[in-house]
Amino acid sequence: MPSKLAPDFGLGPPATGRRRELLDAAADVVAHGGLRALTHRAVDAQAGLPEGSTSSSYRTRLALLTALMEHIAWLMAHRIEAARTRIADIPAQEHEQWVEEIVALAVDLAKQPRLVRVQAELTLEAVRTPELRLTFAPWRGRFLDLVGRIAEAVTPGVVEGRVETVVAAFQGVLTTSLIQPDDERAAYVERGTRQLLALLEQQPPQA
Amino acid sequence: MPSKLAPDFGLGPPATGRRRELLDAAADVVAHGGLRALTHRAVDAQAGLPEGSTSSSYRTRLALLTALMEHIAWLMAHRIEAARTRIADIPAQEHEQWVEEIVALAVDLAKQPRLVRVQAELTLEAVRTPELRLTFAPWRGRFLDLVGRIAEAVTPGVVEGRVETVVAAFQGVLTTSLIQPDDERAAYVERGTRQLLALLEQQPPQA
DNA sequence: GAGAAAGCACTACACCTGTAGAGAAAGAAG
DNA sequence: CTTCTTTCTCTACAGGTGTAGTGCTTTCTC
Repeated sequence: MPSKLAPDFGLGPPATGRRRELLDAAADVVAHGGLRALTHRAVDAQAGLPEGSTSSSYRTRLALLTALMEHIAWLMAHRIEAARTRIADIPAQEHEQWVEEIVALAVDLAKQPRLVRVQAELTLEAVRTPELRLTFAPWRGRFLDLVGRIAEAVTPGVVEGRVETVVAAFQGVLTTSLIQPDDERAAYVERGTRQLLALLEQQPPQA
Repeated sequence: MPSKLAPDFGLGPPATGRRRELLDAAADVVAHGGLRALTHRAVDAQAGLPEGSTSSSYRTRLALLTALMEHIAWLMAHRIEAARTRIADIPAQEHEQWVEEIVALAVDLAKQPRLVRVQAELTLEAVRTPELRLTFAPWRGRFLDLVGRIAEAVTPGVVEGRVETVVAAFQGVLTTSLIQPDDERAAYVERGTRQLLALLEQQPPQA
């Protein structure tokens, strides 16, 4: 029983203790220097642990990479799940409030550029590393589901790919927000998110 | 006079000859293995040239990186500029056709996943490397301008950040398209692009 | 054709990286 | 306390990597 509060995101239990320490350090390393800088020894140094510590817990680089992705996915899934829970308590008629929840989630994420950076970096890496894609799939699924539920309430009816587009677009807004000045990032993301959510109000073209 | 056909994108002249060869190889390397794989010797090997060739033209890694970004920016700017030219010939009333041009541009890009990948990778790198950001700025400016012009024609009036959101979102759709199967990518991007362009039809909220 | 300039191929070298293994330390089980 | 097991630390090593230097070609310029 690794943690009593942690719900199961289809991701396995979160890392604890020494491993958690290492993965947090690894995230810092990536946020700072990109995936290129992610080496066993760099993580050791960032964590302030003796050389070999990372190599000992995660023998190969792929193992480290996979664990890091799980860690990040878990951190994000945690936030998404919280939003889902809050939304579940709001009756369907008041879907304006649902939108506010999504916006709050977006702004929350925008305030964690470190997380966003690492996530973007790992997502790109996942394009070519199937093991990583498997790890991100459940997280992505949750997010799609969350947005999909809201879409259905706001404008019932199937618009092909509507939800996928909004989620992909949201990724783009989050990533682009990284090049905004620190003090404008949250506002930038909030504005973008509101505009994107308007897409959910689109009626099915002709049906 | 490096090239008689190349317009000036504020990016300097495109690479030719040996350098062009090297940069094309570098793009392949990055598309294949990510920025992590971008080393002088990997480019030599990909280009089928003797070791030292890349190191000779681009002494430091940053030099290589900057040149690659210019190269990619040039390739993309080329396409964007072509679309801008075509759009300039269409009268403003027929802005449905403008939209079609943008969609065609998007689909064209989607069919070059190699280019998209490298661009995404470099964009992320640019977040932390100011030299690179300078190179991408003009390209991004052109794109913003292109979309902005269309926005103005479709729905006059200022909607704060409307164009930035669409461009950022488009980036997201393009990047996400990389994890789509090859034969669905173009359709995915086309659908997403059409949906995003609908954002340009939004009226200013209350004005 | 002689000389200069530029580009090119090759080599050298200090440092970094991934991975493995061997022993020390710490804790659990008997 | 003894033994077993797990985790941690440290070291080793076979490559890979960034960068600089050094002559060799080729290509202009006069």
